[in-house]
Amino acid sequence: MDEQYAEHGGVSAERREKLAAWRDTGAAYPTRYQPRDEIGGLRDTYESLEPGQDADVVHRVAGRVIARREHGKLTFIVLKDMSGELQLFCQLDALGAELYEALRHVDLGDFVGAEGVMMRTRRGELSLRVTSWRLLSKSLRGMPEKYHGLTSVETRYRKRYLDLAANDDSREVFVKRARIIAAVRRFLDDRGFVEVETPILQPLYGGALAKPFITHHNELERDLYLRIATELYLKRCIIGGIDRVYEIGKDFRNEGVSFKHNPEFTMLETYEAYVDYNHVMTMVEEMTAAAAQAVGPLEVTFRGQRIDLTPPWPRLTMRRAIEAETGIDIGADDARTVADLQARVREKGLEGVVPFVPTWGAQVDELFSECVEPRLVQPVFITEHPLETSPFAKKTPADPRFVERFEGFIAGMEVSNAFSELNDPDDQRERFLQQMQDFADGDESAHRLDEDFLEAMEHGMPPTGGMGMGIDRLVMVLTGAPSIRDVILFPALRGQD
RNA sequence: GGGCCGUUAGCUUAGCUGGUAGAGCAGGGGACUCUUAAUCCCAAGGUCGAAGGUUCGAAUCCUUCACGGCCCA
Repeated sequence: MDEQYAEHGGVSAERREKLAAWRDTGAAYPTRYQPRDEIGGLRDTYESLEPGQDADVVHRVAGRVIARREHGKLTFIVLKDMSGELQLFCQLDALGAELYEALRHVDLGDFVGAEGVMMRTRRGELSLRVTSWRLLSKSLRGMPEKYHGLTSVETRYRKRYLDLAANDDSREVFVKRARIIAAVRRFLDDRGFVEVETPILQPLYGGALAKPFITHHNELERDLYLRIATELYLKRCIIGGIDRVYEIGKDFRNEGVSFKHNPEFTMLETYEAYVDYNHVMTMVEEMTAAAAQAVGPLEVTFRGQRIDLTPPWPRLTMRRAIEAETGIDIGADDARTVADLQARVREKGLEGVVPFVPTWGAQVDELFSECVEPRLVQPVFITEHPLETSPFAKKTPADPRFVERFEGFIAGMEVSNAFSELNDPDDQRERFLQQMQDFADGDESAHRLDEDFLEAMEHGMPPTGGMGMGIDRLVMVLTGAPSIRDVILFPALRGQD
């Protein structure tokens, strides 16, 4: 039976034979190894054990074999579980001929359970003096080399299990990711937010400006969209009286892939009734700091840059930010139309840097993206965006061309995005109609009109501060991971056929 | 979508202006009762990402494609 698999590349014929012999014992692939101690806990407990000294309590440990050093009648095996590594001190005298001889068939990558007392070798290595052991699972393929580990970027993404097994740094990122998300939940729960779950399969996508994935429900005989945001459903919760609500989950955007974009990514959205975007800004600073402190200091290093996340962060209008970097005042009388604005771009010699687009709001966005965004290394809130690119935000009272919105930038990346939410249903309808026009004009990312959502808003929605945060990007910053693929366990890659 | 770079044994890699692939680790055999990138001896392991082309001869030069990375859009 084993022969038919032996041809597979990478599967060792010798290991196949060892597995066959193990099966013949009738005890292959046991279901459990209990009780057992975590290696990390044992290391703590026996920290003060002196070289040459033995303890007297019998312990059992289990893990993957990551090193083996054979010395005739003495064999050292290094076992690794999630909490750490421990050397097994295996002597012929202590194990007996049969158990000791069987050790010779243990390969790197196998899972082994061992029993004995803790000791420290004369050279000072904390070890388990093994009196009994058994094989728990067999590795038929060789594991990555112990010294260099697995460095091939592609293999690390495609076979993440090997990356996790071979590279402690990689595993640490995902442990930190879990702690960061837990800290965010704790932060919001402590403030009385209610976590909810809203549809991922939606009859009409919305809440952001992005292209969707389309799928199909056979029984309902209709196409459905994978959500691009949770916004419109969470606002329905606000309308229904859940005054503080949030969701953490996957969004899906059918767009390009880059070091900061993956087609599916984890988004946090929060909505709080009776507050405006200024209140939300303060919350974002505090929440980011709380998440950072869950995994390390407030000062982090990202792509070689030192970043200080200590609140408060500077707040700068988009108008002033663009003016400071380019000298162009987008609020001035000579920049009121897209043609005027493009003329100003030419005057500054930036026409090679900033692509020209058809509308004023989109042109402002391009100007900002090209000339300002990459320079926002330290945390900063950019406020008051153009109306056209913000169909769910309230206009600023002073100038209806702009809205009460902010984006939080860290390390040149947009990490958060928030508004004083539009709650005037007539204004919202007008925004939708403008978006429909943009879609008709060829903007595939334009928002669709959502009559069901408008109906909800027509029942009355309180003033609300809403916020979205890219959790993957936050994790990148807090762990120093240079690519979003380093913080997503199984990132999207092209097929290999 | 464009530019540049990369793809050689399970892993990490060497291979110059073209002469037919070399190592370390892992795996196999042997020695060794305190090693920890253990050491020592022996043997084995390759469709050089894929397909074409140039050539007496291609891992190497050319073309196309696939996949990945970086930069740009």
